[in-house]
Amino acid sequence: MGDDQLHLDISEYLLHEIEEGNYHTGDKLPSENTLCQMFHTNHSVVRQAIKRLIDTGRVVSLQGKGSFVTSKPDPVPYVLSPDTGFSHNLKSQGVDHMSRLLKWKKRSSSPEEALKLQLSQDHCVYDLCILRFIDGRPASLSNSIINADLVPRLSDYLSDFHSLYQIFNHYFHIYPVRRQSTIQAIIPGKEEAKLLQLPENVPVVWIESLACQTGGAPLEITRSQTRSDMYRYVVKF
Amino acid sequence: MGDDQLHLDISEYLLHEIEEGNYHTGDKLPSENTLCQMFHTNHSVVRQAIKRLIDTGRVVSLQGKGSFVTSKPDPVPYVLSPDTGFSHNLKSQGVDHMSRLLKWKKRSSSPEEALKLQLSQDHCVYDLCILRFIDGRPASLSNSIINADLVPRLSDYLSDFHSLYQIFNHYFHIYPVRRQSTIQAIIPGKEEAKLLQLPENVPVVWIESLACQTGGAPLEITRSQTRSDMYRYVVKF
DNA sequence: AAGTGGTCTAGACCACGTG
DNA sequence: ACGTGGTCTAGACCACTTG
Repeated sequence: MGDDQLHLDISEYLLHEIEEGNYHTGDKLPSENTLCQMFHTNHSVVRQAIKRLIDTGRVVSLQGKGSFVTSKPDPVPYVLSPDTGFSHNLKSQGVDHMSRLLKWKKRSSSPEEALKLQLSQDHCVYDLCILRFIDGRPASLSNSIINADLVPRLSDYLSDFHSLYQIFNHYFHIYPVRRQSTIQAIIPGKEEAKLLQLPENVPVVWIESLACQTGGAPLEITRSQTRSDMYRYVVKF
Repeated sequence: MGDDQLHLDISEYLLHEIEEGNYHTGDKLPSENTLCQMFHTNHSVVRQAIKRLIDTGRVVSLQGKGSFVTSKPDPVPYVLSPDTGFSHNLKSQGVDHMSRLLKWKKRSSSPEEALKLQLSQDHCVYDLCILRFIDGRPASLSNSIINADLVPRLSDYLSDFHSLYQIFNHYFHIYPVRRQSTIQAIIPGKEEAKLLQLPENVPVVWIESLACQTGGAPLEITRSQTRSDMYRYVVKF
């Protein structure tokens, strides 16, 4: 087969079998012991091979049960557009979604945040961490930094949190406009991966967006990490 | 420290040291043997820890030399906009860029391609694989599927390839317009990783775009995989 | 109890870079 | 020759699921 790299041979073999249709969605792959025998090697190498399939999202391993071919992900399209909030975007598609406010604090801005929000140094901001779910499964983790002047006593409205933009609209009559988004692919940190219920080293889409008031004043920086098997970002021109 | 998971403790320790500034860009991390002694463990566990730092792009390992803290990546912004070709986007920034045509063929379209390009089944398309460089380093790998009717005898112009859009403009007077892009984060395949000179399991941004003629006729599907440490996709509204 | 995946141990051997 | 990272071997022990 290829190069040397036994573990890659094994993962390519399994990948090939999956794509040929010899293993279908939900099927159990050969057990690690079986693969050890098939390739005349040991646990570690086989695990390294399966690890790669897990990282690529093709396989999920369940302790005590086995490793299984994942269903082809059917990520929900999320349209990046100027007037896009999370709930708004999904409501129109009839997707079962939910947001949970993990924590929040009021603090003074970092230099970088002050620059992006056009604030003076050490200006007061709200800092919210929000975990969003689709069909009850965690899909996206985001961190919003909001100019506190524009949403006075925001904290009063956080107790029964459902949607950030709903609060903006309802209590402050603010309809944020997305101005810019920057997109990268990253491996989430340890804590983030846990919250997103992702195995180690599975990548996510990282987006930093700047939203402004209708008038133009910078309102909010959002940094989100999103599972690519749950969301598909779409930009239309 | 945390949870159990010794290898995560080690990678978090190193990450912490890097972020505290105890190791700067280009500094050599303790050798694997040293880390084994520091954490009273062995090669494999230490390697698993370092593997994670490599996947996150914070560290690069060089055989025979050591593992080193990478320079904070300063990815070139790439603006996703309707009138965006690769060269055009970078020329304006004075970035040293280059494209290499890896291979091409003329073939009949897949059902999915036919649908997206609004072609009849088994319509003829060009299929190009292009590797793009920034400062001489591979940054993005893309696969273009082009409606062959709109660029007759395209192959005549591929011998001295510099830029696809330059060929469109110069020989066909076509000025493609980007209509839609879909964005995900993936782990590249074995071959793709090699071409991008990425270690195993480092994620890339995957984008599928549809470009049309000025008139509106679908022209080209592009599927690209891009290193996040080289490019930063930006969408402006 | 037996089978499965998950982590770790201990060590061999190789390829590469430096002195 | 030696230290470094890279791959693989062989096995222990654990946690979990199933019969």
